[in-house]
Amino acid sequence: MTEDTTDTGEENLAETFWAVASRLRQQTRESLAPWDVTPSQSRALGVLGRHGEVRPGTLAEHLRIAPRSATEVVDDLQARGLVERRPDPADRRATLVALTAEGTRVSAAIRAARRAEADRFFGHLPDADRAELARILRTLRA
Amino acid sequence: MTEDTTDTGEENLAETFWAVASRLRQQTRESLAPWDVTPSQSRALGVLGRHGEVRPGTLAEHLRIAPRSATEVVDDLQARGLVERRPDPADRRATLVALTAEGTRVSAAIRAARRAEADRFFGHLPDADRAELARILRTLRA
DNA sequence: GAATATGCTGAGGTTACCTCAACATGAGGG
DNA sequence: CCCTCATGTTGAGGTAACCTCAGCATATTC
Repeated sequence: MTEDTTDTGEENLAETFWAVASRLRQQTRESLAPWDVTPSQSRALGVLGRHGEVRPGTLAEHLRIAPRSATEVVDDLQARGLVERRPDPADRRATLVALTAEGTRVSAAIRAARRAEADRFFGHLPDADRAELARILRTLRA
Repeated sequence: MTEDTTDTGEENLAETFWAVASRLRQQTRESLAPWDVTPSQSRALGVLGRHGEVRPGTLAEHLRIAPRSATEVVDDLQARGLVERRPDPADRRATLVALTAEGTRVSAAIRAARRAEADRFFGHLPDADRAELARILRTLRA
């Protein structure tokens, strides 16, 4: 009946926010394409790049997913040769997940690509706007 | 190795953005709980509330999903008695999806809840910030 | 050294999407 | 009028990224 463009209330703000989110997600996905890793794998690679070897459970905490789901992500990365599992010397129940040489390269490359992509995305904004956006988003992040 | 809090570059802006997105998604999900509809169902109800009866294909366009996926959402809503299918008098291949009486009520209630939720979420911001945020997001939505 | 807690993973489930192919109907050309 | 081609919907079957629950091995505590 009515148009898609609703009035100027808060609902619209949320809508605009999600429109931006979808554009950003799309762009992230594209920037990941050269390495043929899924978003969730790239997040895991990011954690491993920042933290070095970790147990699956720890990885799960960082990714805010269930431990069982971390096992799955590690399985996939291992199948692609980007990580390896080795026994945790401190606890024989546990496993440590570490980047392989290739995993390290890919992780770094993705980190760089992600940064470039963010530059492209937010870089169109004037500096002042970018600062404003950062400030406002930080108060909403609470 | 290093901390999770990275430097103040654009990457951080993206991270903050996603943190806000996740908080907003969480809150949306909670505000939907009383009606026991999934987010994707609520989006479809929204389209139907705004546009009246539409064909599945049209619904798919509005939701930006494949036609086949719209069929699925309609199936679910129909099973919950919120929409009904009837033949399109203008084209015997086509079907029209329309809200039932209960669907209309639920759609309106969800719309109101969504608005209230957005008020809670963005309402904490000073008016000037809210306007700034809206303006900046609109330029990023392009 | 027995009871309990912890770490990981197999089995199986869910949601929200997807593609591909089948089927019915519509529309245009000869 | 019939034939071809396009369109609208849906069955079948698949995927990614999650989940819970149960089981097993090992650690910790008493």
